[in-house]
Amino acid sequence: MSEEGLFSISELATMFDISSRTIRYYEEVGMLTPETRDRLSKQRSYTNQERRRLKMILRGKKLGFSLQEIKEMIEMYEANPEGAEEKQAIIRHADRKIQDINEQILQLQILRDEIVAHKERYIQKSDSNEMDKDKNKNL
Amino acid sequence: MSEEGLFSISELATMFDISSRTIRYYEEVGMLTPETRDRLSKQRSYTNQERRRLKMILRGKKLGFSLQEIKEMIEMYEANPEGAEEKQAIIRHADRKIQDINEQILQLQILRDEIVAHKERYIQKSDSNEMDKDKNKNL
DNA sequence: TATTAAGTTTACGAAAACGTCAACTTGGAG
DNA sequence: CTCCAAGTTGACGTTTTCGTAAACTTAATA
Repeated sequence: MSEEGLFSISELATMFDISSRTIRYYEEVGMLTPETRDRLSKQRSYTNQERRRLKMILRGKKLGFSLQEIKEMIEMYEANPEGAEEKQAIIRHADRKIQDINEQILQLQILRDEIVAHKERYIQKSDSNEMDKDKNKNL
Repeated sequence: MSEEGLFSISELATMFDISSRTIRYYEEVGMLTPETRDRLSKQRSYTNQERRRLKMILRGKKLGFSLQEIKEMIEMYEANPEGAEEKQAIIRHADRKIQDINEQILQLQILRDEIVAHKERYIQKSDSNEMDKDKNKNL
């Protein structure tokens, strides 16, 4: 066990069920920088900070965002701006993201409701016996 | 103007702000079949049915689904099964999709709330004057 | 009718997001 | 010390989702 809170690349890989190659790729495109490279072994090791970053990346992917979008969101998250203008810019960026996500949630709700409706109509058309045994399961 | 409800490929393209190539590609992979090909001009024309299909495809894309996933959903939508088993299979498929979407909505809500929280903390840290002029804008 | 605009097929190209293979170094078990 | 698993850096391959160009046909407009 490493000294509490340091992970090897394969530890992270199995932990999140991805490949080491994927992790190196995220580094390659500048989304995951393991500052702690053993300078003689050249081996990467990751702190909890980077583990959380990876988690964010994978969640973003599951939600359908591109790596570029995720990168921007993370940068927004970890920004440490100077002037008030930069701060305002970041806040505006956050607002845009929030609006985007709200819109996305709305669209997903519409899609879900359509599928639910379709399913209901489908059950109606179905052999009218043995239904109503699993209704109101969704939402 | 075509006879009410028939669109050319470029009409659809400009209508949805995509390229004709994209539409042909969707046909190429079997997601959008303009049955109405003029057999001497070979030109594609699309009915409202296909316009709606294209709309579904594009909405799915905006939500981060792959074309393959969208294809499956559309097939589920337009399926016309025979036996009761097939019907049950489709209903189960719908249920899985609904669960997936619910999960996705949940994750998006969590992400949004995180961003909102981050923004709030950010505003606190910010120059403490001239704030509270646009709070409670989201949700 | 003579251009010109739009449509068609075929083919090659490209970016994103990795997979895979090679050739090499390193670190730990025996 | 030896040996194998694990890690490293390239480099090339692959799939998805179209873009772009060529070569040609059809439609529309002056």
